[in-house]
Amino acid sequence: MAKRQNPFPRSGHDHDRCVSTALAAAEEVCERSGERLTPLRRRVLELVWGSHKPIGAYAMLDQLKGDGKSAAPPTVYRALEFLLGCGLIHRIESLNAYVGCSHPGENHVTQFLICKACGTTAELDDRRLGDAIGRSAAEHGFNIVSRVIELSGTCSRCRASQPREGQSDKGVAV
Amino acid sequence: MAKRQNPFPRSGHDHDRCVSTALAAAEEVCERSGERLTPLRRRVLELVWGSHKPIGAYAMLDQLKGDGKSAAPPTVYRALEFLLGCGLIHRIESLNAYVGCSHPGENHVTQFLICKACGTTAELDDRRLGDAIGRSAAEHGFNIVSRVIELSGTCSRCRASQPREGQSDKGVAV
DNA sequence: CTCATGGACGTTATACTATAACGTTTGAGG
DNA sequence: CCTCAAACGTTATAGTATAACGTCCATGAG
Ligand SMILES: [Zn+2]
Ligand SMILES: [Zn+2]
Ligand SMILES: [Zn+2]
Ligand SMILES: [Zn+2]
Repeated sequence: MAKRQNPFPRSGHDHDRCVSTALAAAEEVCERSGERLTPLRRRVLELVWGSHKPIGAYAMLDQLKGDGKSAAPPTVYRALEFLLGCGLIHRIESLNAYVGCSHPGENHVTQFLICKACGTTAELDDRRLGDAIGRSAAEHGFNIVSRVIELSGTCSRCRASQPREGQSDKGVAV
Repeated sequence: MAKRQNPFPRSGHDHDRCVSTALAAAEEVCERSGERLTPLRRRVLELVWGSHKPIGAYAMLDQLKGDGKSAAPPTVYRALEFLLGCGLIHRIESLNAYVGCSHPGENHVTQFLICKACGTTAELDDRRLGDAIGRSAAEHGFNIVSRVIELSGTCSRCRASQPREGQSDKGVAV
């Protein structure tokens, strides 16, 4: 039962580095698979990586419009579909929002920890947990094809700073 | 590791009994908590229990309209909110749909198995699994408030009848 | 080089899901 | 009876996602 490293980003971390790492990984993933990471797709991936809070499609759309280019819902949804297909982003079902994948290119089953206070969402890839879930389903004769595991609550940082009740910039970037 | 009973309903089961059991349990839950299970709320609960497939709010709305009564979205959404609050139904986030709770009145953490072939959704209440998830989150300093665990795939019945690929009446009742 | 092909994207319209806001009814308790 | 709050009716609107069709352009076969 090895102690895992905290999947939440630290408060003062160099987020530009998160973004550039994600973009570089995306280039490589697409390179390998022969897919085209067009400027638009790359831009949408940047927007998803704008923070560690899941972001809604229409919020991205507003930012795209701000770029001076024209943009309509299909613009962003098509890019999102592509990025989801490449495993470069994940969709958070309980928020109707999207977040960058922390382990692009790696085969992984994912669980999300979503802080209701600060909105930050961390991606776990707890194999033991994934196995336990698979085993439980298999015991009932069920063959899992896809999983949605989204745990909402409060991260350690928010609990430390607000021992009782939380508010502030909560939730999805709008 | 006791063998659990299959949470999926059998194909020829007496579903009227599912419905009447659910309604009786609802009466009791509301009785106990002093809430009012009005005719409308009761009707919506019946509609949710129309099958073991999650059903969308607007599908219920159509059925309500068919009753001869007038009905608008808030009609059904208010009833759903009430039933969710009472723990009589669950929302399936990945389908934007609702399904009856198999264990109303009991304190439980829930996992859903959603058959992509037949649409039937089963509710697990695997305490071991729930504990494992709680432990994993706790290891990362995360305090879980609510959980969304939705596993999509194929149930044993559908796998038996369609060894390769599935279609038919798949998915949410529309 | 030319043209057929298919992918990416622009554009418009529409479907689907959910809530805000306000007025009316209803029923329990005083 | 009267009052009050909950439940409900009604209209409008917000928020999320996709259908359908046309254009552009890179690629590669001929
Ligand atoms: Zn970062
Ligand atoms: Zn937090
Ligand atoms: Zn049944
Ligand atoms: Zn099935």
